[in-house]
Amino acid sequence: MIGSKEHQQYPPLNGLLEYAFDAIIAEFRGEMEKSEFGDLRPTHGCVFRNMRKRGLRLTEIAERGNMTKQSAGEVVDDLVARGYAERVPDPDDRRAKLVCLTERGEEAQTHGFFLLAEIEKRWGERYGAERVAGLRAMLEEIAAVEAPFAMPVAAEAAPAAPR
Amino acid sequence: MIGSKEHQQYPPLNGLLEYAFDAIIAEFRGEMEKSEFGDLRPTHGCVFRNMRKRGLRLTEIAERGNMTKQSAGEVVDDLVARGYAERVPDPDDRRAKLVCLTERGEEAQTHGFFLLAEIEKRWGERYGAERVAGLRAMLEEIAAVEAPFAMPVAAEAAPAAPR
DNA sequence: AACAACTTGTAAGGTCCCCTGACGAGTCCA
DNA sequence: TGGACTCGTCAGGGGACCTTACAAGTTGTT
Repeated sequence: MIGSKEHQQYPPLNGLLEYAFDAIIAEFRGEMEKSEFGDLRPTHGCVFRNMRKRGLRLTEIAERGNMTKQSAGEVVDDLVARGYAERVPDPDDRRAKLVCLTERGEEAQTHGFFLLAEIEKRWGERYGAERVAGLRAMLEEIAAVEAPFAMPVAAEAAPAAPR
Repeated sequence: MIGSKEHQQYPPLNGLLEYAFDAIIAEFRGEMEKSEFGDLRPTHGCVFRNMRKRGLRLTEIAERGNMTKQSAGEVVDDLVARGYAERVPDPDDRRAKLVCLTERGEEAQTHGFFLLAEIEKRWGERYGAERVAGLRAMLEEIAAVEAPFAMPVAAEAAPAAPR
């Protein structure tokens, strides 16, 4: 182990990813709770993160969030109850509804993306901007392969969201 | 993104970390379930991941897992019930008990570390061994700062990690 | 030696977040 | 027009955490 150049596989990669993830979320939540959007929690992110102009169908939220439609529905119910989102009928399909952000929802989204960008920037100062950019690039590549359902569709790409 | 030097902060870093994490866990669970240790779930990892020779106090498990002692206790109860772990009195403190792995527990730990190492190796083939090593190095550095409570104490470092 | 302050683990109860199964309403296709 | 499929929802359940409270044991102070 010691004095070896061999790849050291402890702690396991999943653990490292989780520690980094948890650190971001803890910081994010801490700041979010101080804001006027303190009632938003990480679960709500699946909506804000994937939102686009015309709105999202529940099925899309579920797919991109890698969860069931029922779970996605619960999240949306909650956002609607709190005034961050609303359901409007989808003109293209009378079965479907489009989940859209309210004005307050958009403000929260913008604020959330802002906070996350700040955290990433701070990490850049702490660990080296280029290295963090490299981390991001690597993760984007991995995500494109391992979680294609969640990646932006380029032109569709989103604006501003918390997680 | 293209033609821009500006840092592209969508999707947010937490999302990317989560996608990568979920991908590993999904693969890990898929393979673990096929093994004779199919009743182990990700939550149990906080024990296996941190285990050392002499055993772990519940308080340590909780600290390193970033959870309450009650939650850690629940996990340990479950592992004990399934025959992976046992509690032995701590000779140094009569209040405390040391959580130790049974023989079966050690086999499961070895197998788990092996599978995770395999996954990381496969990622190396898929994305470039050096780049994945770089990812790990960056994450280790981040974890050492952001989650010091969870990082190995050097000499104490882990056990049955394969090769 | 004795007592306050603290730590170790447990008990009880609750919350959040996600799941499975079943279903009515609407759409697509042969 | 009927069958197969998809959209969202209802009902029910469980895993993995949490908070509060406490008894047993240890440590530090006087």
